[in-house]
Amino acid sequence: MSQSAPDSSSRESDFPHRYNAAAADQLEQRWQGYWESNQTFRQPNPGEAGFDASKPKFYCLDMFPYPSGAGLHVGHPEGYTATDIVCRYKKLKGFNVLHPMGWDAFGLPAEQYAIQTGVHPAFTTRKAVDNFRRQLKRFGFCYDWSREFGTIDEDYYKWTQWIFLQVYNSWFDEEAESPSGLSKGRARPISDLISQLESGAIRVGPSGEIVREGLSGFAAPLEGGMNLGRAWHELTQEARRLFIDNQRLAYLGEQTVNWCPKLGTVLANDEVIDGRSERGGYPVLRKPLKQWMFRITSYADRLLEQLGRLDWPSSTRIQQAEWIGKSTGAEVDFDIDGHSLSLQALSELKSAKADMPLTLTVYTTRPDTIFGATFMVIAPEHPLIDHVLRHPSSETDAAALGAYVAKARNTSDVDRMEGKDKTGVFSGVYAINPLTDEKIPVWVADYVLMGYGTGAIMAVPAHDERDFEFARKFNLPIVDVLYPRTALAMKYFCDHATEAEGNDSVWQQMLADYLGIVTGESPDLAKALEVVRTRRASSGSNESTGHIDAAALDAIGMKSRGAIRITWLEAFASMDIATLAQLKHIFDRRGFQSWRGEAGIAGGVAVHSSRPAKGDLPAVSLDGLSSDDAIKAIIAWMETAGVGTAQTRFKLRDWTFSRQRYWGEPFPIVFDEAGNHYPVGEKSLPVILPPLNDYQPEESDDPQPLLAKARQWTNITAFAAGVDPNILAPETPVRRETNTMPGSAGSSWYCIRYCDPKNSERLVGKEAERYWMGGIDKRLTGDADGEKDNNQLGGVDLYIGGNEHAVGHLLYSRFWHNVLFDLGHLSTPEPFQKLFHQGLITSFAYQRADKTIIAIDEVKEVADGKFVEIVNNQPVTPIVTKMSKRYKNVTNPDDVINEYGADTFRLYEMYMGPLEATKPWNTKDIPGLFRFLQRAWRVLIDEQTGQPRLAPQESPTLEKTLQRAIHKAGQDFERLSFNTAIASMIQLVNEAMSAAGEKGPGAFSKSQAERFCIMLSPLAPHIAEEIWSRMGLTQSAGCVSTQTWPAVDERMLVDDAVEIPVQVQGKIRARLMVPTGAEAKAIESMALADEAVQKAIGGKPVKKIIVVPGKMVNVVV
RNA sequence: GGCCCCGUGGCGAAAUCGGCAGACGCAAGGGACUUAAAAUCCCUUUUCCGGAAACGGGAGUGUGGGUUCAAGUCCCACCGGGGCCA
Repeated sequence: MSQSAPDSSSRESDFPHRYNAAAADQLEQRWQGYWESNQTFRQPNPGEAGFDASKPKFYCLDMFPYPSGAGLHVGHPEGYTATDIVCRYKKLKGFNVLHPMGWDAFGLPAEQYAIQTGVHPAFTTRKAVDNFRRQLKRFGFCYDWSREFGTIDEDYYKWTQWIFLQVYNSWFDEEAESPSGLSKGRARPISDLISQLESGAIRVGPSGEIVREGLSGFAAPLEGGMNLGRAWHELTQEARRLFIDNQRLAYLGEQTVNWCPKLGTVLANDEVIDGRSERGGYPVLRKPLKQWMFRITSYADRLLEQLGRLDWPSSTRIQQAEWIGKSTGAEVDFDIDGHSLSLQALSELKSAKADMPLTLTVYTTRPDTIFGATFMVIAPEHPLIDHVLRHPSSETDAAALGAYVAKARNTSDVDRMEGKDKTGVFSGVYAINPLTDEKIPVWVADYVLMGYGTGAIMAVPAHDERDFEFARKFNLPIVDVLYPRTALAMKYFCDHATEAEGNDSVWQQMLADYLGIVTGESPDLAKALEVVRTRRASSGSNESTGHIDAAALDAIGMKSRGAIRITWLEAFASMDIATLAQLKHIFDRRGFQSWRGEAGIAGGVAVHSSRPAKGDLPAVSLDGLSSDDAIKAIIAWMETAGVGTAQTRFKLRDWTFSRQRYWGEPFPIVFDEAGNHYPVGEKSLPVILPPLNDYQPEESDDPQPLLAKARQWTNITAFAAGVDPNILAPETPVRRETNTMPGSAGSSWYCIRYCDPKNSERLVGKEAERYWMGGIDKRLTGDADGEKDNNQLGGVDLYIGGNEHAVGHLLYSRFWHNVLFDLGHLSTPEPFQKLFHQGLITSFAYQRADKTIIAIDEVKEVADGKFVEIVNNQPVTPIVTKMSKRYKNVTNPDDVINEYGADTFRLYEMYMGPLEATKPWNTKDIPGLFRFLQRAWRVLIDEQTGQPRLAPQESPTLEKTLQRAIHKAGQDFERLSFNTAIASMIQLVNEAMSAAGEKGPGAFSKSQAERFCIMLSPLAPHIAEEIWSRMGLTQSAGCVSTQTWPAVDERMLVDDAVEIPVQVQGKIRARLMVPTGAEAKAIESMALADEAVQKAIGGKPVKKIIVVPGKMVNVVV
């Protein structure tokens, strides 16, 4: 940094007590030492000495950082300063404040470093943590450091493992009521399931599902002699194990991973380019791997429902809701046309089990469009294809089909979805559309995925973009079944125009008028046509007026606004349709979408969607219905006809929890030789991550996590691992799980641990957890808390962090919290009641003419605002972009603190703009805040003597400004609007400075100075402490951080009279001084008496006068 | 590609519930103090027109529409920038 502090060259000897960089540095470190040695911000828990139960609580949490080797960047302290200000403010307001900090310390960079250097990741990480801690302390943040921990601490990850075991030992009981009383379904211990199985209340269904006795749907005897599932005692040991394992909330699932044998590691999708590793270019294999999964899908509905009760940014709630992706639709069976199968295929299919009936089942969210389903598409992996390939029918091109399927199987899902050009092969098989009874072809295409839904779709090309493209490419029929209002009107006009109206010279004018009316106010189609006819009859011309005749519209009670037909005429011109007959033909063959060349997905009402009664089946017609109504109607019909049922689905997938990495929490799980898994007993936790001799991955064709290199650790006995001898004999040789948990494991529950971080008995003390999280659990609170706002789910009172965690961390935390709540370990279902995202801090850089970005040190300013590249003098333009090492526009907080002090840094970041906004770092702006602190200092401290400057008498005008500033600051702190709070304090100090002058007694009285210090202390705590102490108050009353926020006299906030503007026709013509609280009538007559107002009215009749008391007057003439 | 957010002076911004657009800071220009500089203080600073000036008048919150007595704020469309997800 080349710039020096503004007063570095001043004669320090003249002002030995000036607030400058050196003074700031010295006093800041002194106060940081004071807070630490006095434990000013240590917050005792309920039951501990010094805890004041009479105070309300405030739990404020920052998203804890990953301690990277590079240290803090300026983005970190943005959110941290915000929470610090709020916490200091809340403390002054008399709250017990929980404000902790810690480290999200497992992570890939340290592991990568270990692979390169052999240094244990723990060593690297601890060093980085020490640096982060030092940097954070230098900001003067009021964290309760006694609660600090890292996710890599053994006594922390012991409980991470414990939580895993809780989830592992649980199942989701759909029928149980949740303890919040808000929804159905909750996690329960596996032992509950076993006792219900043993008692016979639950039986095991044919495909391993839970069957409950006495529940409708299962009570009726099923066909084929199936009973109500098998009883527990009828099952073999192996079948029982299988059943239980399939019910667990943590289960082993198979996932395909990108395994690179040469690198000995699993790669993320974006690390694989064309089947080779991005790093090194080695071959990558797609291998199935057994991984631990969390059944988060069981909680999908609940996570969605409770989202609405959280005080979160709406964008984040929307993102989570979309991620959960609840959709309601229908599962529909399409019969396969037996005649299109070869005889062998048919008999093979018939003899196959019930899981391969002669139907194709599809899931659709738009069953209302089924009349437009003109073909079907199945995934290349669909089981039907095997049969067809073995026994091709006359229409099957078996060679092409086989080749296509083989190719698709070797392409990843991502590539298949991205493939722009649609590919596919006709299978030779037909299905029957159950609504139209038409034979429709079944195609195979890779844009349908087997893993998603049923692996088969009904294609509605007129109303789905991908289906449309596919139909276009392979020349399949496209049939409209949905029209927006305009298309509907066009069709109506085609059908109802008289011969004269259909005349080549008239119809476009006429239709344009018609559409204008129809789309403008959405009246009845027939009525609108009448209006057009009336209008034309009266005007008797073809002239385009641009607007629909207002009188004609008034006649039927409609407004003319927005009814512009020029737009429509232009549209027709580009349509390339000469005659109305041509247009009519398009509609008659149901080909509007096809002719438009685009799928109609915007919605509208159903058309061409009806069928008559046939046999036992009633008739059904969707024509004219909106999508919502049409969906209800068609599902009702399908259920009657037995071809489909209503279905709710979620986009949310189960959470893959295994990582093939070393630097993470080990799973408390072992496997026997048969591959069955067993939990490590709680007493043997934590399962400690063993050190390795070296961290080089081993080359192998089998996916092998790095941790498997710890052979002695991995291969042990059940006894040594701590497995319950009742489950597994102690001497049984077992192998430990060598995958580790992902980074999101530790961060999914850290907010809980802070309540009671040293607890060795439980993951958190019950009382501490309930106090800080604001428990709502009825099991704990009883009915006594019935008055509590039951819209609140409890949790952290304020959680601030970046929005990049909107769906990952924030969803996973909610899931764990809900499970632990269900199991009775926590008192709230949700972890974070209020969430806030701080904005990104960007920086300036320069762009060349070709849009490439150039580092800031390769640019010089040649004139004001003109910049050129140094090497070639080419002009470059300043732009705002992310901070990046490449552009050399990264700011290191340490440098700024050295130059101005932490107080200035804090103020600057908070003054940049709204907390949530993205805003550019501008070094030039920092001195403004430094100067503000200097003025605040100078108005209160004599720069020669260092003694306080206090006015013997209190100035009433300054008192008013002070109280208003206190009021404004308090309000602004509550709503996290720090920039405006600072502005009001600057105003106050400027006013005081003008009043005080440079010498002599100051402007503030002692009481005013005290209140000013308290008000300033959340923002700039060090300087506030220093001034406070120079007034001799620290000794007598304790430091400023422990004071009480000053009270505000409401009467000081209102003036006796206010100046309000008087508008005539919305333009300001005069200003009036009116007494506060004056009656509207009085203000009105004052306004009308005003000369300028009368002049503006100019004798015209006054229609209406709007008076907003205390704000303004508007005269309408 | 989908979703979300944001476009206000030379710059960062303010306007909290639809009611005086530009608070506050930066930068710039002018002045005071000073041998000089720094620091500090004072003044000007959205723009156009008229005026010597005081002042008066018009326009103005990305663009085009709409709702309203009144729109930076609400609605629709478009343009531009950014973020997140894929």
